[in-house]
Amino acid sequence: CFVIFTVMKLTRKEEIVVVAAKLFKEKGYSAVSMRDIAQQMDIKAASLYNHIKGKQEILSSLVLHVAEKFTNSTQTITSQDGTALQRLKKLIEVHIDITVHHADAIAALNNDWMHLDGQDLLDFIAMRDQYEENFRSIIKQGIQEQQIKAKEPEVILFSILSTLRTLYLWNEKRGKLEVNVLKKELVSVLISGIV
Amino acid sequence: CFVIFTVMKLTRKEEIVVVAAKLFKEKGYSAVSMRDIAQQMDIKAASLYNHIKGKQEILSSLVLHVAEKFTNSTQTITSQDGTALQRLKKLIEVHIDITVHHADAIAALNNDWMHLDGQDLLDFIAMRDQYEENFRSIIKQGIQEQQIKAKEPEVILFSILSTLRTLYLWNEKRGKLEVNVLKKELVSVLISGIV
DNA sequence: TATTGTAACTAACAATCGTTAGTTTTGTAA
DNA sequence: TTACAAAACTAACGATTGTTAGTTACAATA
Repeated sequence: CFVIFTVMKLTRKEEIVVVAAKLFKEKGYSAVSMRDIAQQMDIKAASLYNHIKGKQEILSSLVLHVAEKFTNSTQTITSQDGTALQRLKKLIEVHIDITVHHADAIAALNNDWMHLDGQDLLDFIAMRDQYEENFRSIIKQGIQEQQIKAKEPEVILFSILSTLRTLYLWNEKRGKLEVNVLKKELVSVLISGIV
Repeated sequence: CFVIFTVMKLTRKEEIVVVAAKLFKEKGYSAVSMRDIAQQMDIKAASLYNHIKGKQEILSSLVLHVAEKFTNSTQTITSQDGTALQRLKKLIEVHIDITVHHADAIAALNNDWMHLDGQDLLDFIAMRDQYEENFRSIIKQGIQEQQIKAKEPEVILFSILSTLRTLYLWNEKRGKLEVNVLKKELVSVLISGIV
């Protein structure tokens, strides 16, 4: 992304999705009406339909797009060289990167995915499962290589994923803490513990 | 609670809250209608109002009750004797205990607290802040006592709280894993890390 | 200038929302 | 058996929901 250097010209549809994401993050998908979204864009609700098919399309654009990012990243890293521990660290760092750049979309991914319907819902669940399975296999491999303690793999998986998935909430408070510092500290805490 | 030994006789209101909690967990507060709750209890929506004032009361009963539990527990432990690290471990264990026994209510506490209104919302935020502050002070104390690494305290706080707050989701999958084993493993992972 | 496509608008639709009023059923105590 | 209270019911209310139809304002192009 060249976001830093050039302010991207968003299509009207993308504008709607961005605005909706912010509202979804605050109140959840179900509590945000099309009129809420329209008001935030200074237009009437009916006008939204010149650009999108419906409310569901906003949600699926939002969620599936970032879900693909996660799944593709983990897929790439999982099939790379290096020790399991190195790949686990890389996985965490990439997750932080994506989160910092898509905080609002991740809120919807975490909290509103169940309101997807039909094929979108099935696609999401498939991606989510694959994502988790990639994480799980790296952890198990790390245990086998004796780089990771022989704890219950599911507990390790759960602990790391929970932290990463909730990161979008803390990203606001992050404030002064720079991304690279956050990466370093968080990797250290998750891998080496706090004592 | 004597739940294990005697099946508590719930009031009709408590039944409603329990049923609603399960639905809120699946779809979120806003997406669950009074008619949904009624149907799940095999009565009509209007009949609910013989026992509760309205939908808001269900939410606040659910959320404030368990929020008090958390805040009281952390308050008690924070003001106990022992090293900071011992109290931190105790804090984690108590959190796990509450979560295992109130998984559905915690879902609402995590995801639907913003739909509280008026004084209920203010009360919740006050309890939440106090809860976090108790956690924070123990961590800072641990760093001062040099039992905890001198990492960014907010990162440590965030990492532990994220894991504990999301535990309600994994409690289902926990399956065979016994509570005491979970406690031991999770404390170990959160405190000592995984390498 | 005439045409065309984009994107806004007004007005309204059927469905569903939380909730209320008034009535009937049901179980228990006198 | 009668009396009463608890808890269910039917019916409906005004408000809000996502969405559609038809129309208008405006800018770029031919």
